[in-house]
Amino acid sequence: MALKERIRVGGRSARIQAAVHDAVHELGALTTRNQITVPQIAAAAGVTPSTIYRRWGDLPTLLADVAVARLRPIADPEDTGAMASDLTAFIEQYAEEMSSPVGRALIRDVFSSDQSFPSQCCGFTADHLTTLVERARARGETPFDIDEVIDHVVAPIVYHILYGDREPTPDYCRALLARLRSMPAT
Amino acid sequence: MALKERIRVGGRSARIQAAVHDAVHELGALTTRNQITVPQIAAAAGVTPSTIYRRWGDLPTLLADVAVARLRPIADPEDTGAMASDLTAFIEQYAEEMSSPVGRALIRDVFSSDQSFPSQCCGFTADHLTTLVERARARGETPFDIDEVIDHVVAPIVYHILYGDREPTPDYCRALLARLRSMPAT
DNA sequence: GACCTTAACGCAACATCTTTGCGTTAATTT
DNA sequence: AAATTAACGCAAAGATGTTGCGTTAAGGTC
Repeated sequence: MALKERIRVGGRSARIQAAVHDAVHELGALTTRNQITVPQIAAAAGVTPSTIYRRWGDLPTLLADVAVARLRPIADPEDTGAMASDLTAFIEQYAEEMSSPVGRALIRDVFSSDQSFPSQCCGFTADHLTTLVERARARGETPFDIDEVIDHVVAPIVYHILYGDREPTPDYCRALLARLRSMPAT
Repeated sequence: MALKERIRVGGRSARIQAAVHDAVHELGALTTRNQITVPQIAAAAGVTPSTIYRRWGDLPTLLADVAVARLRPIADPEDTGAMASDLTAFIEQYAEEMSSPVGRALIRDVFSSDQSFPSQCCGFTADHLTTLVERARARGETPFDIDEVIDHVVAPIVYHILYGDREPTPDYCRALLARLRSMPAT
């Protein structure tokens, strides 16, 4: 069941959505494992389970919705004055956030629903990188290639987080960026 | 609940595992969406639901177990006579298999359980690449760097499959490999 | 601002799935 | 061959998921 388009944005609907999101947030912090249940969330949010089922369909979709909301950027990446440092700062922060226990849980939630949530998150990253590129252009710098950064910096970081075979340390991030800069110009 | 170590490997245990795996396989082919249930699988396998719950714990873990079994390589990658073509063939086949509807479903299943299944699959890929490297060494060729291939060829492919923002076409795979070869030697 | 329309919610009954105790079967050990 | 015990089936109990229907409140109309 697809997440419905919310026609009514004000008042009760928004209040309940906020309450449910908050409840998931709290319970998610408590239970290390994903043993959260819809009835639990409903109780914590002061809402009937049927409300959650009708609105989100099932637990994975609800968790994915909450995860996307948390992953949705609230501010542009920091402006450090130069493109190289902007990109480094963004990537290191990205790796740190995503590899944290909370970040891993959010990623898992995003992928656990058979909806289009993953592509949304993909868009968030692309948007941020676009911001950095535009900022670089405004400064007169030659911007990096967004697809290149996604393929050869973001993708390896995400891969190792997902497969859990390696930690995306700041050193590792910087090595990926250094490798990118050493590439022959296209 | 962790997947139990199977102390008893013969007879009934193995027979039931095979029956359940087959049932998941059949039902998975039928239902496009992941609306498979444990009772369904149990009925198709001629087994009681409680057997499945006791042995696998929950549906995601069972699906992940089946997925890993299907992703487990049954044969070494094809020997084409030279390292470059070996690697190209392996990567293109990998991309094709993983990006197919079945492949995407398997990947999702692997990640949907909070177990160590992902790292196993990661190992399968690494093993295959190791085989190619050893084969290259035996031929007297200078082998590629496995981590490099994982980070800059496999990872981008997996990333785009997961996020669904781009198709890993053969052309795209070859471009990734070409980019790798154009890298300055480390 | 009072009235109408309708999306969204709560309640409750029902259906389905999950868990668990206990007796039985069969694989492994001695 | 007998003893031991892991794994299974059955069935009851518990928890979760679904749905019809009346009620509440948001958005629109006059």
